[in-house]
Amino acid sequence: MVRLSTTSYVVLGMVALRGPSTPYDLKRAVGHSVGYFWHFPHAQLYSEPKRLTAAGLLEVSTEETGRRRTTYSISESGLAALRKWLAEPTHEHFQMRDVAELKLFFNEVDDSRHVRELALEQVAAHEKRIAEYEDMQRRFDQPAVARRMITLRLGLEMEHAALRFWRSLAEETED
Amino acid sequence: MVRLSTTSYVVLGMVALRGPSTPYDLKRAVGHSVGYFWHFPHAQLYSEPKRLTAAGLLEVSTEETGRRRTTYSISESGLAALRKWLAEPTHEHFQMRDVAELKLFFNEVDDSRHVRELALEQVAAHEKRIAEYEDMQRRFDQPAVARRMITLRLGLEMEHAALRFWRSLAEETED
DNA sequence: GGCCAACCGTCCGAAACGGACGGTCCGAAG
DNA sequence: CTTCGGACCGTCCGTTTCGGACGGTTGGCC
Repeated sequence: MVRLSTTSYVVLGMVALRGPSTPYDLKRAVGHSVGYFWHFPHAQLYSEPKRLTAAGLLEVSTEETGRRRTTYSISESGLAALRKWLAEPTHEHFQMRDVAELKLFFNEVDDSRHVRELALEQVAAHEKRIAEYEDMQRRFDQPAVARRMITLRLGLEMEHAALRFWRSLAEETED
Repeated sequence: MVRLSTTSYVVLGMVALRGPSTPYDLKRAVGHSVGYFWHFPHAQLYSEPKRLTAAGLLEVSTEETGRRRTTYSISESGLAALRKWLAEPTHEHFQMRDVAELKLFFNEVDDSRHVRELALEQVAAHEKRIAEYEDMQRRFDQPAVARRMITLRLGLEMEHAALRFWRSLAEETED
């Protein structure tokens, strides 16, 4: 049995949600959904399905004509593996990767003026992201996708938390 | 000139903050500071300083006796590089990596009972993390490290946001 | 002197990363 | 009818990251 990484489950999950998909489909779908909270280089959306197919978790079908795209669909055992993972307890705490936070942490080394600039940039960035999220919420206000929109609420909470923080930092560093 | 990654700046910044350090020192220091918001495999704390030394950004000195540990300190040009980075605008948005969020996103595939379990686990995890952070705040309530404690406030904000979300989700999925 | 726990460092295979590259299809403009 | 550009689609490859296994050292305590 192959070792399944989180990467694998993202692919599995995506195919399960969307139905049969080509890597390119997945790429776009990831881009405006799961990609917001789990970074995913596109090249893996071509290689990972191959591994999963070899493991019997995905099934492949190739177009007869034209571009001969390959479409993947989830197999019984793929669905089973996915569900097993979903049911398992989750031990890992989330990981952040925030360059701004890093720079803030090392701020002692430098002029505090830059902290203010950093804070202002971050305020702008998070406001922008919040606007995007709210726009998505509006556009997908349909019962069909309601369940997968829950995640957006978490995203929004996080964004607002960050925004609050950087805003207050910007205020505190006012001259 | 070598290409500097964020990894490089973490090492540079750490040495700048702590003064001369061995990789092992860095490992422990990272473990209870920057490691909370930027994951860092220890092996890199041995290899990266080597690269940085080759680039002239760190300086090395080796113990004469006993274990012959190597201690790195930051050079003038290292400090300059670090400050340059700190002053640069930050374009990237933070990245999250949250398995729980992924599972939530794919929840449609599965029984909603598992969503509740997930939420409860997450509530516990975030409460624990918050307690850790608050403990750190209490222990390091000294002017000497005040500036680098700011980051904790952001961490706490994020944790509380997540906690709020998972708590409300747990309530909503109550039977 | 022996033993254990913390200390310290290396190595290596497997993923992940990301960006350059190259081809294909289709509609619109000339 | 031809050309052209933009979206579409996929591969490749060198570099970094990852993480965990492994192994040696040191000092204090029994």
